[in-house]
Amino acid sequence: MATKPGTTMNTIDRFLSSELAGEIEFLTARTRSLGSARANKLLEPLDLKVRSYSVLSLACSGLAPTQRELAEFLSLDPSQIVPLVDQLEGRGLVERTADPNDRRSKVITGTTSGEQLYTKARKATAEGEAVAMTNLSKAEQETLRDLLSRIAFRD
Amino acid sequence: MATKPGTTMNTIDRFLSSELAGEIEFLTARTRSLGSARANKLLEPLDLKVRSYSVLSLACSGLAPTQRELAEFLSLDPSQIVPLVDQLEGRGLVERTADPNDRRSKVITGTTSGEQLYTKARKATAEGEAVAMTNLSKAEQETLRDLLSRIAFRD
DNA sequence: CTTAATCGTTGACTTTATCAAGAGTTTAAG
DNA sequence: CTTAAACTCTTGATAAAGTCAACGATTAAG
Repeated sequence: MATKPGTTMNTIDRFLSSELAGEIEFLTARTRSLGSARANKLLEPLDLKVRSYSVLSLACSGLAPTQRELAEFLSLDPSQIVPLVDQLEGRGLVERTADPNDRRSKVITGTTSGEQLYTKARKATAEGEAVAMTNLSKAEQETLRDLLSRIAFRD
Repeated sequence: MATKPGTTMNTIDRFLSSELAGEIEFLTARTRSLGSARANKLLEPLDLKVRSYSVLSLACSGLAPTQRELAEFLSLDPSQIVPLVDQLEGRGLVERTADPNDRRSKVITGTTSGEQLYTKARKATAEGEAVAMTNLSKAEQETLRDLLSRIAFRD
């Protein structure tokens, strides 16, 4: 009963019963692959990708992240933050300022135009999220957010 | 009230209140980044990575996937499947057989030793998943699985 | 039979990831 | 105070992953 002859079955349905399809690891990988592809398309008109958007978002959060903190929170290597900030700084969207308490660190803050762009970009990613979650009720969406953050930020 | 002076706050907690931390896109990205790093470590003794493991898993599923189907289900480009199967085939874990119905396609099936290795590998990924989900109850884990698959495989 | 489409494969190219080392700064030990 | 160790950003090298066009073999459509 592996395949029903005469029935046209698409690829995804064919493998929904596989053991892999039940693994959280795989489900998150596929979810984020589809999601970031969609988000990247929506951010393209703003000349942003999910990566640069994430940095811009934290830079505009008012939390004054250092590059080290950006790396840790975004699960990136510190050396990957450098070109990301370089690019945003080159466009006048963020600024590097030496942390007065610790001059080794550089605090990244959004400029006025950075915040303006972030406002638009946030709408784009919100739209992408809405598209992704069309199959879930509002309550389910909040449940998902809660469960995911308890995994992503578990002690 | 951005920072409480005198209090030592770790990086993650500092940014939990950020708008980004509430985005599903970001939460799935971070979850899968941490998860695949952990899974890769657990699979390393078996000379597998999450990628090769996923291919091996579907090859051993009894569903007889073609390379095209592997690519679609795993959200990869067909050209990325080639070296993955090459490597597994070179280790005698899977076989390429021409699809009798359509000789353009090649069906990937696990060999006996492939299935033996998959059994061990599956235990490793199950352990990784268990570690990731320590903060969630069994019921919550099933809820998460359901919600994620409805996003990952939405029509 | 001819044309168009599909599958696996190759190759070129860009992006992302990983890791070591260096310059400047801060912290801790003596 | 001074010296050594630890930390932050940066650079550079290298590997891995992602993207895309094109080709031979095969199948489907007209």
